[in-house]
Amino acid sequence: MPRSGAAARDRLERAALALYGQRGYDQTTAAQIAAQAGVTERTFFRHYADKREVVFNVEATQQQALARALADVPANVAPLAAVLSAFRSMAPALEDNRALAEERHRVISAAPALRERELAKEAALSVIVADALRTRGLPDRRASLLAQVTTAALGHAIHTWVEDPSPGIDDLIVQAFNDLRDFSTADNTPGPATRR
Amino acid sequence: MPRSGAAARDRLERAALALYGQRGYDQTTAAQIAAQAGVTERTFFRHYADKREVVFNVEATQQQALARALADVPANVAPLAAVLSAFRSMAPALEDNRALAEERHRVISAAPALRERELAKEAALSVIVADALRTRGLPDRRASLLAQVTTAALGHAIHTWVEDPSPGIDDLIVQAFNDLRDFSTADNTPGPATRR
DNA sequence: GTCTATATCGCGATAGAC
DNA sequence: GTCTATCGCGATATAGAC
Repeated sequence: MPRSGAAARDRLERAALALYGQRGYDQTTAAQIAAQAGVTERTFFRHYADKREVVFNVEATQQQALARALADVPANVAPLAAVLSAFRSMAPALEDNRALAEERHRVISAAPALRERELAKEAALSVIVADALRTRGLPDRRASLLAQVTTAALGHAIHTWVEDPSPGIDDLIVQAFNDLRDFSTADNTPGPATRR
Repeated sequence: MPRSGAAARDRLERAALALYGQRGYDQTTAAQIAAQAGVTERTFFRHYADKREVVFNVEATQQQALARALADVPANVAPLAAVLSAFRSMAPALEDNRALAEERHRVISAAPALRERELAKEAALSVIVADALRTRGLPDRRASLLAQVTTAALGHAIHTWVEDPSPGIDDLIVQAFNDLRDFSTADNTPGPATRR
């Protein structure tokens, strides 16, 4: 039995996705996942803080890649364009793992507990983006806001992508950012200033 | 001892906030909260699906109010302005409960499990907004995107508000929406079109 | 309300990998 | 021979079933 932790993790993550997909998240016990991966339940919890994390370890890699991409965008590029550029650089990697992404999406959507964790991961990504924007000289408040908004747009694009294969993820990201601009320019009339 | 469910819920929610604040979320058991509120552990779980919900019941009320406010905005008001208007209508209620909001923020920020649930609630709010926008005739995709983005902006404003008392929440909401527009208009140059 | 499954984690011992 | 991954056992508390 390979004593390599990486191999065990790999087996655990595959087993978890398969079982969550078949019987559902709630009906799957950590012991079952561990058994299918050839380890004990205790080992499962040494690798993952909880039953949810086993589905999200892949994202850690992508988030690191994104942080690097963001740092690599030339400093003279405007903030929003920089974020867009970095996001688009993830497109090929996403496109390559389409099948897996779809399956993960199915599984996650079906389990509220997993959906919550996904939102937490998106929030973590937002923090990464905010840090990068601050490094680029954007003041704190605006960095954080822009990060949250663009991250939401990215999340929206990915969501749309896994549900409808036709448009490429790259196009969807660009489209989301364009929509963002259209909303503001065409539409941001002061509105009925109800009070102060 | 009042057998009214409402009174019990009230005591449970106060006790939970107090205990989570003192010993921390992880170190507080449902039994302790129940004891402090004068009910049994079983009763706790009859009122709340899990240990987290006890902190978030207040939000349900606010979300319903927001849904109503959104429906009440005249149909001729543009989408973004409509959302802004509805968000601003919540300002007085928020301002009235400032102390409680601050305490909740402290407690939630300190516990990852609670932070996750908070994000889920924000996502639920986003769905409410998206529905309202669809009702106003906005196509599906754009409704969902606009809802996510504005909800993120609102979340950002509230976050800023509970951390720094000086500006009123109404001003912060307006400022967030203004920043949103500034980002797009001043900054959305096509960028380095890496591909396609 | 009572009973129970099981998620989660601490501890000490064991066993491959380098 | 150290590391580090695992294992086996046990304890607590959440959450669902009866």
